[in-house]
Amino acid sequence: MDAETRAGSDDHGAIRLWLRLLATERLVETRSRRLLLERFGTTLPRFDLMAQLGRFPKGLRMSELSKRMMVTGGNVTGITDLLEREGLVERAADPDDRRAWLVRLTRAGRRAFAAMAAEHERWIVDAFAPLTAREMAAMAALLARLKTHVRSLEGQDA
Amino acid sequence: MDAETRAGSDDHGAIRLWLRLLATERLVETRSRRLLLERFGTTLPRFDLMAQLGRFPKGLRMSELSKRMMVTGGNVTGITDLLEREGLVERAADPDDRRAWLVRLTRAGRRAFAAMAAEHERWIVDAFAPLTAREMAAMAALLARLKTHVRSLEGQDA
DNA sequence: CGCAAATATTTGACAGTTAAATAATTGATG
DNA sequence: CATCAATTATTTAACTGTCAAATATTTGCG
Repeated sequence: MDAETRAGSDDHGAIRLWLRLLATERLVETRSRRLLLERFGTTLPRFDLMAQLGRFPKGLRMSELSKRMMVTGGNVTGITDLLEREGLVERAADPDDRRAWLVRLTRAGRRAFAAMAAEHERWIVDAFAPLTAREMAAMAALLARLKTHVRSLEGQDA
Repeated sequence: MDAETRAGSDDHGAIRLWLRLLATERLVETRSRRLLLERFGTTLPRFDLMAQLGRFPKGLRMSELSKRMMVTGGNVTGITDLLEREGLVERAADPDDRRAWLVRLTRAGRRAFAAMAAEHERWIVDAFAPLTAREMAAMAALLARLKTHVRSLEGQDA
């Protein structure tokens, strides 16, 4: 097989893998979205924000939420507004920087999140059930390399 | 190690893998989005719709687009409206079913898509460059099993 | 100190995105 | 053939998300 043909099939492999990765991710995400709505009347971004706060009882700044959730600051403002309106989250002044807020779960927010997190974990475990621990580890390792590489690409031409 | 501990660490493995899959997918997607905007002044949903049509010169129904793009029908209506306004896509009556439209690329749409597709393929190949062909095949196989399984889960309680 | 640059958040405009409701058409069944 | 459930597309309302501009505060430099 010559170089051109080989390159050609490699390319196809990358595209096909990317489309499959995308489809699988979207399938799991759509399922989570639907279950969150049906079971808890909430949405994935709201759950995601609460999940971040769940790991930081002292609260997180908007900018930290933005980084962790991989979305823009304006988006975090909007989702926080909604959760605050629902009484699940509260903004507190950051004593170290008056520009910033510390967002944290309220008592009701902690209760609601605990229930959701337990079920959500079960959904994910169920979704990944066909893979063995070894296969999961292998896939995680490949994804780690991919992630690092794409991040380095972003550094170059972002 | 007892059953509970083992289950516990398995669960953690599934969650961690899912978060990594999600993060990696989002990284590549965000990069594609940015490049499409910078290089062609377009968006990922528009490109995605055009890519589907690129493979079907005779056109696709809105419902087929919806299924292939894994988004809702309302969404397809909106994106098609925009692309039609931009002259890249056209709606034609489906002779077999008066409820349906056949959406297809215009001449300008085909030209624009060809340019974008070539570059897009290069971005993806670059992103996946650190993986060998064997690793890509292994990952694709695992994803295929995952996809099949999650689809079967959807069948049960959707 | 004083001021320019950097940082944190908010706002507004626009594009996706979904779920649910509506309207038109089709096709199967009695 | 009449009816009626399923299918196809659209619309609407609420939400998610981006970007760019505006505001408030802090930081650091001269």
